[in-house]
Amino acid sequence: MKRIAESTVRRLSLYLRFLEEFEARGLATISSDELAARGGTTSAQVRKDLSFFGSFGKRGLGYSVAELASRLRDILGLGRQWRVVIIGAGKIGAALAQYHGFRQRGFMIVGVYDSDPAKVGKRVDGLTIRAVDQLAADFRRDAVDIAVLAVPADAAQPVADLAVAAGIRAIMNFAPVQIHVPEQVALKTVNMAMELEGLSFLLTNGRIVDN
Amino acid sequence: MKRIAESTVRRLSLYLRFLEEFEARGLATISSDELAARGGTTSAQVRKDLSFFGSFGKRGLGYSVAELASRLRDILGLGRQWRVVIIGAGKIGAALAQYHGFRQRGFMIVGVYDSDPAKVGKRVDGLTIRAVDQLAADFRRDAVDIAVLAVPADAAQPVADLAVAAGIRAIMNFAPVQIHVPEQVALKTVNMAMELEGLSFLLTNGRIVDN
DNA sequence: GATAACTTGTGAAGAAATTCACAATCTCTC
DNA sequence: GAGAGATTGTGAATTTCTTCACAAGTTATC
Repeated sequence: MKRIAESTVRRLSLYLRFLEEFEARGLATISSDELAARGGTTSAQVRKDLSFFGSFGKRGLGYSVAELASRLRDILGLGRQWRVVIIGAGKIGAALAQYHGFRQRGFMIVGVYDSDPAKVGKRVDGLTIRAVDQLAADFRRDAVDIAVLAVPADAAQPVADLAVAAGIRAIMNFAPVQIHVPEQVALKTVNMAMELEGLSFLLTNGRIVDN
Repeated sequence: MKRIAESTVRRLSLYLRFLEEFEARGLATISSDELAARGGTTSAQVRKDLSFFGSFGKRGLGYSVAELASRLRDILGLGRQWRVVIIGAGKIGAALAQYHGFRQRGFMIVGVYDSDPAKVGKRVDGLTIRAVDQLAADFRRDAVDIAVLAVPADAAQPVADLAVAAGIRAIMNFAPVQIHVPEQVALKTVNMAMELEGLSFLLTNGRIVDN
């Protein structure tokens, strides 16, 4: 299989969201053009993105909304439940734990951890906060797939190492630092400071014009 | 001026973070090679990124840590304070309002808004929550630069429209939907569901190998 | 002040992503 | 069942991004 660009995966995710909208509105079929318009891209881009995975449309007609949505769910691996733990029960961690959009999309939060003994034992959204030390012991038992890191900057790497040692396969990092993991571990970082700096750059340099 | 790629801006932001680390460790100069190693990129990439903005190094020697950091701050527009409002005082909004990393980097939170009358008047991190209706009236007075959207999916577009009408120039969107703004308004979206789906894709399709 | 050891800045080459453009195919209508 | 109209799937062209590779400049050493 050919290497798939990250940008392609992001767009697939978007397309799926739009398809669900269209499905809710009762539409049965949709063209690459309509999908592109909704997502701010081009019809050629939509068709190329899909072409990496097969051919799902009918010439002259477009795509069946329900079928394409289902195919995209398969491609994105959303046909199953993913078991997620949140490490760090501070403001961000707690907010994430209580965000029900995750469960809705098949990401089930099965544990919340913190290193602060004062927090251990308290409950967040129906889950009891456990000590980080227990991580390794719990991981296999709970069949954890994904660890969400919501810890302070200086704790991020050590905690990531712990999770990797416990056998985690994917990490989503909200700590404002770059962390390093073995390459067989999937990693995504969301760094809000960096995003804000991106806005700052745009504001400072104006809309950048070619030439 | 040539168009600068978003990926370049993200890397500049990273370089700055590393430079601050190096500065704290008392290093005076650094080579593109060392900077690249820290950031998981190549020295050629570092030099190319910087070359869009000028030439800041000394051949044979490298870069002055302090000077390059200062230049990057200028390029990224971090030499000034940016005035930020957070719209939506739910879990995410409140967590963001209390995150002091922003202030530290020059992003000053000057207002928190919510549409829920029950929340209006309460305080978050020293700021009184105001009604969304007041947005337009407050914007100019408070010289707001950036609006952070932390509202539910269905409120995102209407609230963004409100902010745009009030004259906002940049929006950072945490709502799990795509929003549309006029092209002179800078927009960044952080969609956690989408990031998780990216991980799901990687887990499902394995590390993707070329060919 | 000549030589060796480094390291930048940048055109040119290469790779990757996007867009173009059109043959192939499907539906609908008469 | 033939013709008109629509839309896909995909090689080829184009554009964008990354890497290569090397001349030019700097410092240190003897």
